[in-house]
Amino acid sequence: MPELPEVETVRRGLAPFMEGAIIERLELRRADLRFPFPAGLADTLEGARIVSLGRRAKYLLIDFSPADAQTGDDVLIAHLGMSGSFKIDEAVPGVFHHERSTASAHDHVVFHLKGGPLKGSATVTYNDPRRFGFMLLAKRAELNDHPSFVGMGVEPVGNALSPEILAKALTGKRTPMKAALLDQRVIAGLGNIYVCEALWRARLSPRREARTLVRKDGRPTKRLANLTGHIRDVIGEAIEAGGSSLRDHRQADGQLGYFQHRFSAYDRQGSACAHDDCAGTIARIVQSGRSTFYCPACQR
DNA sequence: AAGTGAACCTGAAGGC
DNA sequence: TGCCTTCAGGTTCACT
Repeated sequence: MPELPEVETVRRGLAPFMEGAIIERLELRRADLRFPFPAGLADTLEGARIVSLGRRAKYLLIDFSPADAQTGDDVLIAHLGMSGSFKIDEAVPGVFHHERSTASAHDHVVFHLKGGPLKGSATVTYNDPRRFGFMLLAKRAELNDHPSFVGMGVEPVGNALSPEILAKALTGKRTPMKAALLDQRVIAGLGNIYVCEALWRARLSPRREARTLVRKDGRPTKRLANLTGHIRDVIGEAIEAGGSSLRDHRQADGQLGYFQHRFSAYDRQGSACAHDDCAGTIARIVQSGRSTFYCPACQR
């Protein structure tokens, strides 16, 4: 499912149920996802209290303190791959609760929760048909040195992203802008949808060599500064909208995100370019094996 | 070194 | 209906 806005939506959906709760039992229904589960994962998490839910790029970070505080400061790193999702089922005592969601053959991990914000108990189930997702364990203090995060670029939300940072990352790069923005070492969290959308908004061709947006003195061009703003905007708007729901993907509480209704380029090949002053048509091309959607008339 | 393509895996959709 | 091909929001590894 997820690019950064979708993972952030998952984080916000899960946090009210998980933060402060105790993991009574961790149910692993198979031995692996993309990678084998870490040895002793269930033992480490069972009895632990979840302190907070965080996010880095497209990674969900579940921070907890085990009942045995000596071994504390563990973090569960979860990545949703292409098709991962979480769902919540809450059981409140004395309240008739129908509609416990149906089980699926692709429900691979179930967190059985109690306490904290929960009046009764809850389960949080991780479902992932393609199993490109994975879960890893790390120590909180070593998180920045973890292989998943070493060399990772800035977040596109907040103050970290600036035209100067982007200029530095793109200097000398002959790679197309599409590939450059998908590179998590440049900006961490963008994926196929939001790269297409940001380039469309900035009227920049996904085929343009990245280095052409950097001046000879290493300073960002105006167009690069403009792109920076559009990246921040499109990511912010998508988070506000609860992410994009493709192929019936849902937020953790079962609601659909709705940013997909605001796509201007992604998956819109053949339709008219939505820029007022452009008569072009959105095209689909393939770049490094993935679909790119853009308007050849106005994106230069 | 940098850039491209294949691999990982399942399901949905479209063509015939 | 069924069979086949293509494609899907990501990451990583093995090649030029």
